Order: sequence, then C-alpha cells, then structure tokens
Amino acid sequence: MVKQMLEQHALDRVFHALSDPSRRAMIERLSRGPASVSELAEPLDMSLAAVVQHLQVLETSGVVRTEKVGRVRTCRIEPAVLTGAESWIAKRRSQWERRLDRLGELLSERKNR
Amino acid sequence: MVKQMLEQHALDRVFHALSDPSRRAMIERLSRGPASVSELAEPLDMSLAAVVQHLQVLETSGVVRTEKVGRVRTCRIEPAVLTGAESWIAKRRSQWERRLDRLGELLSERKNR
DNA sequence: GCAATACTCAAGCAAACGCTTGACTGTCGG
DNA sequence: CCGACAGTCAAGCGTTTGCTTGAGTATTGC
Repeated sequence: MVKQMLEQHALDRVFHALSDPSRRAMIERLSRGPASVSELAEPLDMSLAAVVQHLQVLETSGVVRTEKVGRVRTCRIEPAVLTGAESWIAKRRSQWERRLDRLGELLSERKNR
Repeated sequence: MVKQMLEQHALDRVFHALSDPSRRAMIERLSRGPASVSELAEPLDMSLAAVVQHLQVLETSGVVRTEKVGRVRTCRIEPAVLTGAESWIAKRRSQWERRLDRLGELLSERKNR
C-alpha cells in the first residue's frame, strides 16, 4: 500500500510526460534507437534549452534514461515505466468491458425465457 | 495525415486527463460502473465544483461521456479513447523492444563465427 | 592553444492548472 | 408550494508549465 502511493506519483509523472506532443515526438524518435540531445532537438521548433527541460521531465518520470560521455549526453527509452502506464489503462478498460459483457449475458438470459 | 494531427491533440488531452490522481480515481470508480457526479465526488477531498472541473477535463478528452437526466448527471467510461492512448504506448514500447531483439540477434550471430 | 561543439544553468514571463468561495438554477419529494 | 438536493457558473488566486534569452562550462578537433 506504500507501493500503491509511490506508484500513484509515478503514474502522475509518466502520464504528464506523455501529455506533451514535443515529448511524445522525442519518445517516438528514441523508440527507433538512442540519440543525443541535439539529435532530439533537431526536428523540434524550439531552443535547445527547452528541449533539455522536456528531457528532464522525461527523465524524472523514468521513461527515458540518459548517460553523459564526454560532452554528449545519450538518451534511451526505459520501457518498464511505459509498461506501467500501459497496464494501468488496460486494467480500467478491461474492467469496464468485462462489466458490459456480464450485463449483456444477463440481458440475453432474460430474453430467452 | 490530417487524422494524425487531430489525434496528436487527442493524445495530448487524454494523457493530460490521466496525469491527475483525482481524475484517475474517478476513472477507477467509473470502470466499476456508471456514477453520478456526487458519487464521484464522495471519496475525493475537494469541493463539488472542483470535481465538476475535473469531470470536464475527462469529458473533453473523450475518456468519459455524461448524460443529464432530471437533476442528476450520469457519467460513464468511453473505452475507445482509452484504447487509443494504450496502443500509442504499446507501439513505442514494442518498437524499442523489437530493436533490442534485432540487436541481440546480430550480436549472437557474430559470436557463433 | 583556440575555436567550435554540446550542452548547462538561471532568471523571467505569459499562459494554463487546480482549487476555492459564493451566488444561482433547475428538479424532486412531501 | 417549499425546502432539500444535484449540480452550474463565474471570479479570483497561488502554483506549475513551457518557453525564451543570455551567460557560462566542459570536450574535442585541428
């Protein structure tokens, strides 16, 4: 239940990270392989500093992990956290759909009498 | 490609909707079946007006659909939009993981020579 | 050594968020 | 008809976000 609480905050951060189109573009780029900060910045229409700020959001959410070698910081996706968010959605959605199924069964049972 | 653009905005709104713990609590409640606004508000430690504002975020994101009958507004989940968000994540994650697989294959091929 | 590269840090600012309060509207039960 | 109920609307307010600019630091290539 402590775990529950921590994961709540984690989900906050992950979903917030995903809620921005620039950050999603960065993830999309990283899903094709690691990249430097400048590579991530290149297609985006904003200053490098802004990109770094987006990157920080992605990093504190745990979606992206980075490592600096020399003067270049290399970024890569950490899929575990992404999976957490994905399965949160899947859980709610499937719970709702199972409910609808049970409801449907009940209705058709009544019809057949 | 117009569709792409529209869906970008849609994903913005859905992920933003999911990024708040109170809103997720509301979704969690609704995944067990429809509820009125007051029912949604009951476990949350905030004014009814605040709950309605959260509800509006959920509604404009398309995650929740509501209908008012008499003086009570009934809320229910719309799973389609949720599925959209879910599969966006799944796509990036699986792309990354497939890449790792190919990389692994390449490495083991080299080893076996 | 020195300039270009690849960030990094901090200040500032407009807009968006999350919430409150207070006043109000429509609906239902008795 | 009237009071309680279930929202609704609008204004206000402190905080967070997304961005900019400008200055600074550590590598690297020549």
